Amino acid sequence: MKDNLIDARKIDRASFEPAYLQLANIIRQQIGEGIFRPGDQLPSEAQLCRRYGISPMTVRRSINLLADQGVVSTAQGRGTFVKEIELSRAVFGLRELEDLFDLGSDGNIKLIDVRIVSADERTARKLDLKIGDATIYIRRLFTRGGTAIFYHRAYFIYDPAKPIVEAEMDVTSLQGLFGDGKNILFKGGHLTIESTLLTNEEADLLRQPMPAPAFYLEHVFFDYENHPTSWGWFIIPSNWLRFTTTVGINDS
Amino acid sequence: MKDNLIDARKIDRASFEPAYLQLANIIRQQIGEGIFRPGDQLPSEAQLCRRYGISPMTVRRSINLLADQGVVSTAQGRGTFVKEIELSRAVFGLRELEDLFDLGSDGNIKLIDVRIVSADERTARKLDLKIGDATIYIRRLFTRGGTAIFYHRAYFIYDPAKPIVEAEMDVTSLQGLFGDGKNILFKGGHLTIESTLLTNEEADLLRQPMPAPAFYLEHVFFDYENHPTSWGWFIIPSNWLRFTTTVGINDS
DNA sequence: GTTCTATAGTTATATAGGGAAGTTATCAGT
DNA sequence: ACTGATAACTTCCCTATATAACTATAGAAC
Repeated sequence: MKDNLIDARKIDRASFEPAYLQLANIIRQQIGEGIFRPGDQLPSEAQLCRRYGISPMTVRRSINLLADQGVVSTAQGRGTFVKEIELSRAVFGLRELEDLFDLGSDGNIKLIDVRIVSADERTARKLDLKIGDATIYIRRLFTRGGTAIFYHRAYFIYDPAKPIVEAEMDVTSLQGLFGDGKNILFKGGHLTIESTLLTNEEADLLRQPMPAPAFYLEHVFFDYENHPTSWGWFIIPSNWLRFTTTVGINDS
Repeated sequence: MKDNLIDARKIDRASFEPAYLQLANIIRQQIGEGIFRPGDQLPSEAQLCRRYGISPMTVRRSINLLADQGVVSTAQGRGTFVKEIELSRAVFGLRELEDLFDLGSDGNIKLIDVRIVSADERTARKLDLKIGDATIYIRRLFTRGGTAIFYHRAYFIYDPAKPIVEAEMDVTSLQGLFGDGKNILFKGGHLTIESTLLTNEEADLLRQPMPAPAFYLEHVFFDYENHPTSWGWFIIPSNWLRFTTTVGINDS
């Protein structure tokens, strides 16, 4: 178990890429090539220090990075080990949804309806209100190149003191949908994704045949006092959206 | 901008929780309470050192942690800033899918069919084969408490040399579905989620009325030479599964 | 044979600080 | 009024080292 040059990879001190990243990538690459397999123990930190000529803190940072990313796991007193591929670690982002907004500038948000309505049971529950309290209800349709892509409905707590609706109304990016950068109204929220069938109204607006499957994406946002401030949902027909991701090591 | 005690939070050196984690949590909490708002600049690292009486490296580790988690962003020479809430940073895991497996021990996988079939055009394309090449085709149904939960179909490259099927066949955890820990056959894969309608066959097996929406979860796995080894998909009726996640700061 | 102890090896946490690189504001010079 | 140099401040990357906590092993003691 000497520090032989099993492979020639070295840290390039002249590179713009910091040493800790280089080492992390080297290890990730070696795992991807099968040099280290799931369950294998990696060289100890001290060995890596000698092997690559970098200091312990830098090695630690590399290991921590890989551990955070779920590539390896560390056990104090035992060593560092390559993790099994865990399907449950796979995560899906909303990049594909955002792409629906960003592609081209022919996107357009058409406001179908805005009005003040009193909360029904479900809305009251979601927004932590009493049934009958005033809420702002908006419906809008996002189109691109003339075709309807998805449909958004949302309720906001109606507070005459704060005219929040303005900023929420005319936005064209997914980013700006829930805060325009300056006037942040909430500190966080919950998202839920389900698979659903289009209703007649939705199919009509979205020009889809019936029956048609779609994604249902619900959102609830909270202010700094942890009170819900808005609740709504997107309906996106399945032919416009799919989510993709990877697990394990890809593209060595 | 003196180091006044705006709030009383301090590092507890006696705690089992390491200092860098305590500081990261303090800052996250302050963001959650609105003391620091999106766009605000955090105190400089030197100030944090003095304010909390810890060394620069420890402060850096806290900041790095928060930056990795997307809570703050750092700009060399300018400072550290609280990030806007980015909807696009939300990620959905497969925890809910895994829960379908794990809940209780009354789960059961019923093998409907295993046989060798020659690849059609689509299978050949997915597995990087020629049309007509031999593949192993399996169909199975996962049930819990007597009710069918989801349906899984998959193709594996048929290689008489490697009797891989054994391990793939009788598994009860999502973990073990694609590798039983010892015999890892691949280094990574692609996953895709779509919303779809049940076919007649699927609705029949899953005891669902027609039409019914469902999640379509496709998987392709690759070996260490980057060749696909298996391709398949799950069909999960929408009433059994929803994905949830959070954005921003939750539960201060 | 079993239990205890000592030791070596491992990761985890923390300290103290140096040099590089980027940003901003100030101020002198034109 | 504009330009350019300077200085102060910031984050970034890295080194070197110390201590603590945990694990596995070997050997002594019973």
